[in-house]
Amino acid sequence: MLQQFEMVAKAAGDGSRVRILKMLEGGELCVCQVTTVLGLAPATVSKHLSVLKLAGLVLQRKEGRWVYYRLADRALNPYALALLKTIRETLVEDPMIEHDLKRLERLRCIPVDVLCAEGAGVLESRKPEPAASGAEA
Amino acid sequence: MLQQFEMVAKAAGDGSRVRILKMLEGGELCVCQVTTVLGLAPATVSKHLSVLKLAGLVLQRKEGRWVYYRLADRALNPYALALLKTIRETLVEDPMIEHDLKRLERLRCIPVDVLCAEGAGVLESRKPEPAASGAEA
DNA sequence: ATGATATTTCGTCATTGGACGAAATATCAT
DNA sequence: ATGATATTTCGTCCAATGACGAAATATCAT
Repeated sequence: MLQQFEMVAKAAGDGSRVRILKMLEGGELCVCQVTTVLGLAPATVSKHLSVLKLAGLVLQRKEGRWVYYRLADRALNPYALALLKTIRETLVEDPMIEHDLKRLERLRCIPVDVLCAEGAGVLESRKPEPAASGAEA
Repeated sequence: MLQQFEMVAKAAGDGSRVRILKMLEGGELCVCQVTTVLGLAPATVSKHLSVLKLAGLVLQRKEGRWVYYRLADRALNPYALALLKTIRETLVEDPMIEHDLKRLERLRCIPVDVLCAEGAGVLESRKPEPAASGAEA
């Protein structure tokens, strides 16, 4: 019990992981999307997600090559839902979180396969007009 | 903001510190009392308490040689009170916590100066009858 | 002032945690 | 089957953390 609580608190005790949880409040995301927004190495993000999963804070869904994560709804860990509630009700005005969500908003418009193919630059290149350079292939 | 939340979560992400918080739910305690129950070095306990204080989870009161800690009531850290509430509502049946509280119950009957003078052995030596050996002074 | 003692601070050590790149795994397209 | 690629696992590095003893600090009793 104490150990379960500890695991949840530890999982929440990292900025990157809280950012992930806040992102997931808007719905499920695949690893590559999270990776793009956080700007960390895929291996690092994957590790963070596994910590969150082990703590019962998120759930996993595999679809083809992609793995989607979402916030936990059923109570795998008795303390997870309480923490998610606290997080959902707070941190709304944090500049870092706001920035993440803004990036996410644009990211959700791009299909995952396109995102993965073009990398993080997609966000920047699609901000202004459709770009003038000729497309290959 | 995110950093403040992180600090609270990190503070709660340690078993010893959660045990301290649960103990403090029964009212303020001096460092030596906490030290006795946890069975850790005074320096270690002091450090834990300072972490809790920095996170806005506990408050300090100095009385003579002794320093008393209690749960925070006013919101120094916006996330502290929410966490304290969660902790208060849970972990009630954890064996470690129950054991701590049982020890505390007996400890609260002993004046702090006596406790400090005799050390952790007080709890054990006062469990059965008043002991037969003659008292000095 | 001097000594006793509760607490904190400091320095150190072993462990944990977060970051990454490289390799392994799994899945899709061919 | 083969190659491409999304994700995970593994190994490694450095920073942060929890534990302690020793020293510093603060307070009380004398």
